Amino acid sequence: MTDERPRRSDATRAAILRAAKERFAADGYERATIRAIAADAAIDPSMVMRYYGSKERLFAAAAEFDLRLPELSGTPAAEVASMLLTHFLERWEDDETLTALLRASVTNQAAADRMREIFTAQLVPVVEQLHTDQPRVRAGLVASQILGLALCRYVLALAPMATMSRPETIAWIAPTVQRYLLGPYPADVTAG
Amino acid sequence: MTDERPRRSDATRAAILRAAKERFAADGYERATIRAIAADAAIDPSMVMRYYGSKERLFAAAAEFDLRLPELSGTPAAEVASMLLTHFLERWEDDETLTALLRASVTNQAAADRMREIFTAQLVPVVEQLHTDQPRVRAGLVASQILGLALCRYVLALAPMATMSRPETIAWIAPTVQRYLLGPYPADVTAG
DNA sequence: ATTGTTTGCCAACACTTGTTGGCATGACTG
DNA sequence: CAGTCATGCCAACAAGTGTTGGCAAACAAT
Repeated sequence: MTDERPRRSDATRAAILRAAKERFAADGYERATIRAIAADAAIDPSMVMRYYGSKERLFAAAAEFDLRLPELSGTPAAEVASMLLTHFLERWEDDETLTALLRASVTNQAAADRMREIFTAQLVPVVEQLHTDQPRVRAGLVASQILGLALCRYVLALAPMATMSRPETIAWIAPTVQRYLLGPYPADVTAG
Repeated sequence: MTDERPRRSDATRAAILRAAKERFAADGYERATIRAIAADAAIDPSMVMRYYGSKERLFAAAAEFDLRLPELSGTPAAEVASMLLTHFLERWEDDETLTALLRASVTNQAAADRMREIFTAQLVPVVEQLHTDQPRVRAGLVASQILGLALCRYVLALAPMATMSRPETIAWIAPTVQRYLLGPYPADVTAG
């Protein structure tokens, strides 16, 4: 059923998708126009509609993303956070889809849904492997720090965070992630 | 020079500004239309133009914001982070300007500039009062965690972070902010 | 060679956007 | 009271948006 032979237009489809990811990453959902995407792909705007149906569905296709998180069960407990953080930074820098998703998710409902889905469907299971209490809360905390870092570093270009070297960034932030993942529940909370 | 008598249109001006903050906070810069803002303020769209000149300048006026950060010199060192964090959460929830700024800063250049300016001009000085090394780096780290928290909690509505009680949120995140503010430089960095 | 299908472009649509000029009504000033 | 200015609305513009239908050329199949 799904094994369709390669079409002659596959290259065009791919060019559109690549241009879409770039534009969505650079401009966000509303400012990235179909005309601009089509121009980048050196194609007519109507082609985008024919192959992807609508701007909404084009974005859905462009925002498909796999974090490719590593198995953490094999790594020593003390290195879990820095490994995870390193992976995130790499993933963020070599695939603009995440930036596109972040930029769009702030104004676009579907993008926000996708962002939530990625973190709950991909990050939560990894945290669950660590066999801690409240894995979903811990995953949420990790998400808050990582998304905040990405926001400052890649989107806002906030001075010190955007220019900080990767080792220094990891040295500063890994302890935070480590505590969110494996640290004890704060006393105030378990008490109340 | 600047002491102009109150005009009869001051109420309208205020209504426009209030509606603008709401719309920019809810929809971001591009999706918040002048027509919608005018409708909320129950006046004609052309009034918005007359009183604020352009959409860009309307946003500039709506994004004026004072964090009203407290003096930290008087508070005990151990409570500096939770005090700062509490203040941020309160400020974020009782004034939608910050959400407007966050939503807009992801796609709008001027908004991003304003966001950077707020953090460098208002947060950095407070951190400097603590007399630590590298106050700007520390302020950037604090910003990354606080903006990430706000993003997950108020904009994306990421499940655990959006529903977590304020005390629990503070209990989890204050230690992070505390370390960013007053913790020692990570060994890996001072070594390298 | 003659179909039929795919790939692509052009032109246009319906709509929304920010923005502008003119015209009325009301409120103050002399 | 006459005149000036502020306040507000209406209508319209020019530009840009997503989206659609039709038509020409290139390809595939018979």
